[in-house]
Amino acid sequence: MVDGKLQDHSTEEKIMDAAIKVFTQKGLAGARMQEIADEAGVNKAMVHYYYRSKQNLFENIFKKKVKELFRAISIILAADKSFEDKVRSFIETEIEVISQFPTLPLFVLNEAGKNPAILEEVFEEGGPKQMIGLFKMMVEHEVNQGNIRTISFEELLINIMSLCIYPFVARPILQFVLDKDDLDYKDMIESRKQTIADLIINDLFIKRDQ
Amino acid sequence: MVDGKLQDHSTEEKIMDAAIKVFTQKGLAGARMQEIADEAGVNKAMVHYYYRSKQNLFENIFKKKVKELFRAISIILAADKSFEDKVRSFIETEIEVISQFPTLPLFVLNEAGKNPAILEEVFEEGGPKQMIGLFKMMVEHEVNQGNIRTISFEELLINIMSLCIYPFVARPILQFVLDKDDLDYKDMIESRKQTIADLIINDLFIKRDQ
DNA sequence: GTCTATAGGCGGATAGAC
DNA sequence: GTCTATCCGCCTATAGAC
Repeated sequence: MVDGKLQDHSTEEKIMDAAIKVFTQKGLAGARMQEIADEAGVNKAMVHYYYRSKQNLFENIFKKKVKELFRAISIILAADKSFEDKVRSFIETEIEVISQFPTLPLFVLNEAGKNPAILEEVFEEGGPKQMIGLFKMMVEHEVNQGNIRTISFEELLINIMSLCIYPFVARPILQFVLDKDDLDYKDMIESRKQTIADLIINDLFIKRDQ
Repeated sequence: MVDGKLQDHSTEEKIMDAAIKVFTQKGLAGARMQEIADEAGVNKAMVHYYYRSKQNLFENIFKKKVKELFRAISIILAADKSFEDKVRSFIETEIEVISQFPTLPLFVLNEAGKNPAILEEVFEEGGPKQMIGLFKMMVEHEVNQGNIRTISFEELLINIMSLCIYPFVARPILQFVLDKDDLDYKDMIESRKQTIADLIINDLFIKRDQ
């Protein structure tokens, strides 16, 4: 922070990385400042020195991570592609982003569920809400043009999100009941990029309402 | 417990009900024995008197709830119905059961994620694994008969679970970004009984593999 | 069975030397 | 900036009177 020299990881960054790991694994209530310090290889007092309080550090991380989750998606939707390609990219990117950090969705959903008020701060600065608006316009345009069957943007959005995200959220339980090791599970998720997209797309282009 | 007289709620039951409420809202780490006692309207010492320790009370509840979630489904699958009707009943029942206790899925998924070892105890006594086996046989039979397109039972199971459960898990965040009040959200979920079933069924009966 | 009181330890936060 | 030592409140659990 002080000078311009390249440091692999400043203390501040080491603490942030460690805190992300511990908070996403244990949650706000389950995390311990001592564990964050140990994970970062620094003294517990340093954690307070840089981030003041546990609550403050947590909110810091929560906001940062929610924004990351939505950023990639926004870029896809704004791209110059056909509707079908956007939907396929949407799904593929969503799965790829989450694969980088598979514990993130459960972390975010869980903490948002325990303290919904925190969402209001995070969703101020346009990001997610803007993405939703963009998606809504796209879908309604396609429906009005008769390119896809009649469907609300909400239904489509929830279907896509459900199919992409749930396998990460339910991973331990699914892996257990389906007797899959880590590699099998990764392969399964990888293959879903294709199958989810096919499921969604086929549904959209089929005539259902007479 | 002692005599046969009907009591609306014995102390033991009041504590259990209170503990379910607090644990499902706050999680294991976030729950407080004092809060459970207050919620039950009894003294904190009584909670320990009946259930010994926090950990013990928690595991008690966790196991009980996981079994409840799978019981209804097992009954559906064993019923004497066509495959399509079973799938439709499966979806409808799953949504209805969870609607009775909407915070349950996130609770179970979250705690299973934090301590996967707990699953091994719960899934001993046949229930869930048996249900999976039944479902697997059903799907493979339909595929072999050529009644539905080629699909693995795992893919189908995960798709159905995802579409049914995710809206409950992500409720706070979805309700927020979609600007829905509680009633709107309930209506939306209710309508999904039909739309999810249509999506799944249409996919199964379509020829995709040439 | 139900209560009060308290033990005992953990964990967040800070003071203060270096 | 980094460390050690310590404060203090909170929370689980139990002892013991009634």
